[in-house]
Amino acid sequence: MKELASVYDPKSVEDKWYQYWEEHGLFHSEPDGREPYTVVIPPPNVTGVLHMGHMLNETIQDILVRRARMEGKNALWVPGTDHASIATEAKVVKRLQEQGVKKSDLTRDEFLKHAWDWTHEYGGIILKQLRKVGASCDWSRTAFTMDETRSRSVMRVFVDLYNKGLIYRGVRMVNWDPAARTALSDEEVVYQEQHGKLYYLRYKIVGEEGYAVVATTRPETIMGDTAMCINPNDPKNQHLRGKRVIVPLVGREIPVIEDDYVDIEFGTGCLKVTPCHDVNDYMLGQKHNLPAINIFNDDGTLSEAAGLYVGMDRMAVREQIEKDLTEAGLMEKVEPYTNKVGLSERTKVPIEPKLSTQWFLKMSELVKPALKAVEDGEIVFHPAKFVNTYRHWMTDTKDWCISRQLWWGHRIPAWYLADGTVVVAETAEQALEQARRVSGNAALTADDLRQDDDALDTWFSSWLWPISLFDGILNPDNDQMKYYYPTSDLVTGPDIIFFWVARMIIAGYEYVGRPPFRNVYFTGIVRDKLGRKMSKQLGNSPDPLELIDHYGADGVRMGLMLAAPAGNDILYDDALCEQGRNFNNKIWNSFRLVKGWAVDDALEQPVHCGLAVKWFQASLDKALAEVKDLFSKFRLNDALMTIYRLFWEDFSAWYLELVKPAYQQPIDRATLDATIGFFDTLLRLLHPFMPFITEELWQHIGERADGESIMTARIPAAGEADEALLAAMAQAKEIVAGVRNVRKTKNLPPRQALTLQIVGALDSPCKPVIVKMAGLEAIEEVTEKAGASASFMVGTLELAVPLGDSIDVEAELKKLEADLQYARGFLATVEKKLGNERFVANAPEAVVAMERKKQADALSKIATLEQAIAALKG
RNA sequence: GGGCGCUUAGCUCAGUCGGUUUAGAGCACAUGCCUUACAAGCAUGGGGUCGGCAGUUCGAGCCUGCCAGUGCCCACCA
Repeated sequence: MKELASVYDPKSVEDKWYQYWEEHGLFHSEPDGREPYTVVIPPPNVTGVLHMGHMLNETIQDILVRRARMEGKNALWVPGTDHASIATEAKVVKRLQEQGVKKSDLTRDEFLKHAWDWTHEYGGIILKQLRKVGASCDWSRTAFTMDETRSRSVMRVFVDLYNKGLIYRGVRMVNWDPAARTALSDEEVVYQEQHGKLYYLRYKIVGEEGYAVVATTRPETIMGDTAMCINPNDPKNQHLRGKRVIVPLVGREIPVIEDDYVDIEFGTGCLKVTPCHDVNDYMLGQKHNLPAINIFNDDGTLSEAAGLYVGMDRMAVREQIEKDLTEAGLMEKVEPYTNKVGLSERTKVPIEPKLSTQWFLKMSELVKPALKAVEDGEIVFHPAKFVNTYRHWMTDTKDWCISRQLWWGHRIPAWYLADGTVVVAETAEQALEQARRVSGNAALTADDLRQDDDALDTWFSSWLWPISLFDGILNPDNDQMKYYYPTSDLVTGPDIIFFWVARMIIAGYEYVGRPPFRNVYFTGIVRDKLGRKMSKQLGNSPDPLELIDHYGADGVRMGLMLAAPAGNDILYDDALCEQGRNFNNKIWNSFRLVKGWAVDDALEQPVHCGLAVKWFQASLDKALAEVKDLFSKFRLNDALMTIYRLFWEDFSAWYLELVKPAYQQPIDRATLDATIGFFDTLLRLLHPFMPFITEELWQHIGERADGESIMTARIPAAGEADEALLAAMAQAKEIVAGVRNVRKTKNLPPRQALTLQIVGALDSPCKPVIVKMAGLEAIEEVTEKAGASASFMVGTLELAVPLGDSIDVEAELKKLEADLQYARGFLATVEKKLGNERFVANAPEAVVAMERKKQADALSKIATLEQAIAALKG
């Protein structure tokens, strides 16, 4: 094999191996006798492009899926995309606008054609990008929330819930997005603190001098006022009881009503009531039978009903009316005021409460089994703190507004007859049939039915995702469903815990009677290193594909994972990817080293090599067990760090350095075989995190058949680790570090062979390790060390490196005295404990014995140090 | 306004049932090394009293209370 470059080049291998995996069908899964392991992707928006959040999320899913596969499970990761009703429609509208086309100029079908074109044009992009990340999705199963199976599933569920009386149509105050011109669910409204003004407006009291003053943040709504409200218990406003007042500028007379809803302390205690444009005012209007005047058009401009400012935007009206009121002397004062304004999650414009006819899903009963499942631990959240958030939302769930005044999405399967009769059915044909039956008019034709214009909330299809992906709505008992459902783990962000996670759980219990998944792993948000959320405006959001280009997919995956405990936000810094890239390079070079060894079958295995092999096997066994445990707890970053240190410290810095033959010398067969075996296992452990480099090297270290892959190799089970050997080696490492420290502080050349004196005896199998790694000529066990030497302690053991005349007595004394001081301080803390009668009486025996051992060790250490100091001085 | 979480080294985080050191890791830092796998490297080293106060206990980073700071979720105060 030709000389390998000293730097790993990800570009030369990544695409090659991804293609290999795909061509050999290694991502594909079909039900069989093995234990299933299933993950469904949180479907990204069909028109989306990969961002750092995806990068993190998909990496985690891939790690879980690859690990499960290598544990011998039948692992399946189902990919797909979401039609993202409102987001996609907004994009299409915007693009059409750029081409000079208004949505309102198009028919529904014309608009949908544009939307589908857009979907086909951009729909595959993010799925292609996932391949660059290394995602091991079963692409043959790629689904779309608006493909046929998923659409029919949505229709089936809608009709079913309607027939159960859980879906109803009604007039309610809803959140209206004037930019998208659609209703939104409560979850799609985000509240944001905004610095605004509080306006004090004068309402002339009818029949007397003077004004009643109302404080409001929305003076532009006065045209919709139909009452003023005071609290009947408000002493300062008693004089207004039973009066009528005149709406400023408008000149209309309205009554003063009384309700204890009004907060006496706020503003003047007078509230203007605008039943059409505020939820509370709507409630008051209902209660007191007030007329309602809707002064807004759907796009947030003032309607004819307003009478004034007709056609102007609500925000412009607010500015204008402030001026007009002031000029008319009807503005008492204006104060700066900070309040929370509800914004559309999608378009970011302020929500307008609006009375309208919408479709709703009753939640109160559906929620119950879903809440119980999480509380009882049938579904486990990682980290557990999100159970609280979940419980809170699930215990007071309002009905879900599921209709949207959009075209891109699942059209609501409700049809209306001219007389207002509603029929709900899965298809137009069934609707017609039903309409004939209901009306008793067999002559009805499709033209007599008008389908509801609205589309369903996007989440009304994604809440079925784990079921509908396996066709479990339409064919509940099919083989795929039986095998893959419930899925194993869901990986998603906590920001969609209500939008999606909670609703999937609800659907799981309602439609399958079982949970949709067993574990939910909540990722954190990727932020920049200053802790700011990544955003296009700040320009602090790197493009994952550029990072992959720069550091390699494995490097970026590793960098993100190092910093990402479940549920913690991650502060992204390029340095993380650098660390990942450097680790790739380390692995690469370790491979180059081993690959370069020539074997000599006639060679006996040297003692230190046999020892090294046994010791590393013990380290590996320990790490295998630890990693397994960490995976079971979803502590992936800790698992990665464990493997990282195993590879870099134990394997590269100690094991390889130990067994490495001298320059151009051959290695014995036993050690070489063991080393390659270790390398193989290490690659398997690393593969879920770094799929590309591990495949590349794994293919090199053995003869592989075509189609064979590390992907389907097994991660070995941990054997019993030899703890005694691990302890002996830990001590040996400390001794070696001590000698190296002497070399460094005494400026001794690295190659100068030294003698190490051990005062007393060292009972350890690792002496050959010490000799080799510390660069020793010999180890001597002596009763008294040579006078001129640099000494140090490991535990209670005193060691010394004789240095002849070059010893700096002053410096040596200083060091020994520092050690002595530390030992005495330590002894003091131990003796304080042991001197405490109650400690000796109450603490468990083992703890007391431990303290006594510490005491004895400290005393022995102090004695040794004192002698050493005396000897130096003497 | 209500609820939940967090605060341990310069940074990001571990720290299990309160009991093995005077608290660990990675990164960063300092110093010395171009030592034939790797300078994207090797070796060595410095660095925190665990947000503050009080309490429980033989013993507290860990349990309790109060305070401070910080983050998130929920909520109709105009």
